[in-house]
Amino acid sequence: MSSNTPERILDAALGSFGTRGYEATSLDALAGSLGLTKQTILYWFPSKDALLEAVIERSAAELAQAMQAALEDAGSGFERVEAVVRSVFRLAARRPELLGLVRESARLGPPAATRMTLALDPLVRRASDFLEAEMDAGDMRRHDPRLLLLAIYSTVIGMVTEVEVLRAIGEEPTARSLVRRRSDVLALLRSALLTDDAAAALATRIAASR
Amino acid sequence: MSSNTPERILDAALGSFGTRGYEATSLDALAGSLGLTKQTILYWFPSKDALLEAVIERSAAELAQAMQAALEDAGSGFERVEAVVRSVFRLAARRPELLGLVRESARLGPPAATRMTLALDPLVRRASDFLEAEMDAGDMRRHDPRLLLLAIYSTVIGMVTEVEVLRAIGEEPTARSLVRRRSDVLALLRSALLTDDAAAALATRIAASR
DNA sequence: CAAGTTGTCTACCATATGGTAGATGAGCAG
DNA sequence: CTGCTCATCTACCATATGGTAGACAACTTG
Repeated sequence: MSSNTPERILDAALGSFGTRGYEATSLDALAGSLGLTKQTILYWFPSKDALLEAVIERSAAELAQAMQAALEDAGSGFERVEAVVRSVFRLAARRPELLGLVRESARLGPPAATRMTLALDPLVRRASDFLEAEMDAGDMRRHDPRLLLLAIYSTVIGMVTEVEVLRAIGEEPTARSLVRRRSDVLALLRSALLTDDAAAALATRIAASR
Repeated sequence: MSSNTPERILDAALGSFGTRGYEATSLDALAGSLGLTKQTILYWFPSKDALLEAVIERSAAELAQAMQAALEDAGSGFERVEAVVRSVFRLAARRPELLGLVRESARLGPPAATRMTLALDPLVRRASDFLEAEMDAGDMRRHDPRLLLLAIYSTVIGMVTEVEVLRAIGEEPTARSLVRRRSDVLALLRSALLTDDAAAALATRIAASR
């Protein structure tokens, strides 16, 4: 735990922005939760907007790094999709605020959204290229790779952050449920993405590795 | 156009809540856009919360009715999924605020979320039962029907409301793009949901109907 | 020790917000 | 005409909010 003040402020702001939302977070409340006064926050970050900006910057970097790390020792083909999805679900368990902030940034629109998307753009390009290559190789069903990416993004982020919808379908947002949601998403993506040939190949590869 | 005041207020509130968000909408601004004063709004709706409540209630009813209507003359099996998805995309084109409000309600949490989900609960149950029956009949791949529903919800709502993410992947949110997104989602859902047998059967059925 | 520098606080301020109280005028009933 | 209801408005109010100005104490540095 960093006892460094600006870092603590960023942590608390991430938590509140990512769960309660930006507008619903007041500097006074934020400072109160840290045992500080609002003016100390404004000493480190010149305005509320600037604070949001800093939170987004730091969070995007952490996100990008987490995904990058997950891809380091991932296999090839669908296993790479699986690695990314698993890392997102790991984040959902350990740092839910981070994914909450992604949604919140998208909701707030520019300039917050622009900042977040700019920081994640390398990942997006990489993912899009990867999907396209897989399709060219005939391992994945053909789709517009960018729209496919949006669909995957929506599904995964939704499965992970839509707490109220979860409740609406009668599923409590527990850790156990999260694991179930993960395997369900993976199964779904597998059948959605893979061509029949590639699916069969994946199955035999998994069977062999036991 | 209803020149009836409370109705006009509900319309404007739906528009602003569904696009800008609840907190970001002030009664003064809302009234201004209607050529009224805030006090007139508070005459018809005792508080801002009550206004949100009324907006949700009316919108949920309209949503439910639209889906219901789409299902009236829908076929069976996957064609029913298709009918629902098409009706959602039609709403996205004609009444985007409505879908924005669904997201916003989920984001706001109880009691707004509860109100929305309660109103849509019959549809949820019906959809869940339908999916389960299809699985039992061997026409759809086996999944937890409720989680599957959440996945479909997330994907479709995301494809339709995530304007900023759309921009991030380099796709402008035009009407033409919406049509492409719709066919992409449908193709994706078809391969994700249908068993190979059912997919083949659907293909021949479509070919025959030409 | 003297002179900054740094981090935090107290004291304000202007503005915006949701909400209340009461005046005003149009239309309708007797 | 009189009195009443309905719809809207003007005038406020209390509170919360983001932000500014400046005091003050603890460190650092010459």
